[in-house]
Amino acid sequence: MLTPTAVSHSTLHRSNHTLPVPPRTATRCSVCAMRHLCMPQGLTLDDLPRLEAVICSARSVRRGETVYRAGDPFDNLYVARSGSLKTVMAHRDGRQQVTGLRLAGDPLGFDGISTGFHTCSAIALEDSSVCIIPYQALKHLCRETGALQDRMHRLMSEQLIRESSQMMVLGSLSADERVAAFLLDVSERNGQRGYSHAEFNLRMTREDMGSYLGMTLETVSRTLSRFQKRGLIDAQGKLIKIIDLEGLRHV
Amino acid sequence: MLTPTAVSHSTLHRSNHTLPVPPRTATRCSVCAMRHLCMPQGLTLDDLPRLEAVICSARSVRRGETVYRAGDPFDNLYVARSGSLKTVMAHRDGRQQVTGLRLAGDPLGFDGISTGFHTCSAIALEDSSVCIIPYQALKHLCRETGALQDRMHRLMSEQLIRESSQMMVLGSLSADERVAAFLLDVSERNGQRGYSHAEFNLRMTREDMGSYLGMTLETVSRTLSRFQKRGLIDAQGKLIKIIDLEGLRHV
DNA sequence: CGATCTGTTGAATGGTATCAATCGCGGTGG
DNA sequence: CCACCGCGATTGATACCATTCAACAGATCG
Repeated sequence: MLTPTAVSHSTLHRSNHTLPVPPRTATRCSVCAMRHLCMPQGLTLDDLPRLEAVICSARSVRRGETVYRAGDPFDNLYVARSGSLKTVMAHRDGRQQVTGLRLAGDPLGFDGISTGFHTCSAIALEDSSVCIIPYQALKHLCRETGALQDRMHRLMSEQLIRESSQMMVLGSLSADERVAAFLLDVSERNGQRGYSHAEFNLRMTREDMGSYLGMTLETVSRTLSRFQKRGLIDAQGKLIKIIDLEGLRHV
Repeated sequence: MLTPTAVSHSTLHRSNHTLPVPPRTATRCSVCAMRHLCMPQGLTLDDLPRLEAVICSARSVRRGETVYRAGDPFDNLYVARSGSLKTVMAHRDGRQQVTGLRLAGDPLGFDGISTGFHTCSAIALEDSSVCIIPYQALKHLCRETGALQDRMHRLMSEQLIRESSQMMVLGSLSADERVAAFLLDVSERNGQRGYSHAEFNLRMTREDMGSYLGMTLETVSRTLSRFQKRGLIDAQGKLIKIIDLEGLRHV
């Protein structure tokens, strides 16, 4: 396991998904960062110091490194603070599949609560940083602060809905529809974070996308090319511009 | 919305998935039922009366009826008490997909917490009954009783893992593998409930299975037929016997 | 007992995977 | 500085698995 390290903001702020947080050199998350990124929406100001005491540190992960691995004992939840990560689940025969894409602000690690061990791995798609939230401490705070309990439940419920939706993508949509749905999802989430709906740097490889969407990397590539020829998008490798949002919605 | 009605145990006990609960005529869940079915594992005996006050009633749903519908305001969680249900999610274009199968003891309704409205529907696959757990009351009780909070978190986390696993089934497995994985999953869950691993009455139609597994009902039927010819199972319509468990695991 | 729903099976089509070749880019080291 | 290497991405040709369309059989229910 890696130990928490200081966050280098000079590199963080070059990242595509870093939220507009004032540069700081401290390891501890700033309150203003937490307000956006972590769990406290709906809390009163009185609650913030207590929460700050729980979210004790940030940790930076380099591209390709894991925040946690399937099988690791579960101690902490995390919140992506900058950058982006994928969650990956492995079948016993070795095949593995990308089960999620996490952007800045997204929570990570709920899968460990059930058994006390993580069942999937979280891997950084680019140099990223995550807030570390010790679960036991958070649990205790939830019992004192109803708003935090609410937020915790809502975050897990949101994740459940997200996964149900992805099940529908995988089970019911054609390859074209899957890719379109994925691009629209990323576009929307980018917009929610204050970035452009229309242009983003998608750090996943074609293989990651294929794995997430239940198809081969070749089919992903072909589909993107076809979308480009149809004037729906402009894809230069990982840099994706959405040209015809409505068009994408209708295929 | 239907109102809670008395549970008819005479019909319940004919159901395949009814747990061995002593017959009772009261609408209120008995403690012994809750101990198995609902949320209280890990609670002290002192906590039970308080929980009993929250889980105020049961409701019976006939085959094909819904416990809740996508779009309904969210007020209650539910626990399947007898019978079995499917959860269904709809795409905006009308296509819909089965996202889950719930057997006796499984929780229902977490999807509503996030927005205050349900995003999927829960439909009884046979005449069934569910415990009704008012969410607000449960939330308050969670703040008083740490063990209940724990259980709540674990149940949601379990559900997350279940959905991730299903994403992997849908994204990575062939039709044969999907059907085999599904049969093994149902077999295991049946076993956990004290029923036979080897023989069960699967109340889903071939179409439901196909929807859940991301394939057509014809392919499900063909696959089951092929499994039968290979001596892996014996399927007479909805009654399924698993003959070669290991064989199923290896395709 | 007819009507409708569910399940099975067959034949033909088509979408996606597979296999393979090539290209482009970034990093590395001569 | 540039050649080389490796990885990621693109594109093509072919094969195959699952869908689609269709007919029919069996169950269930009013």
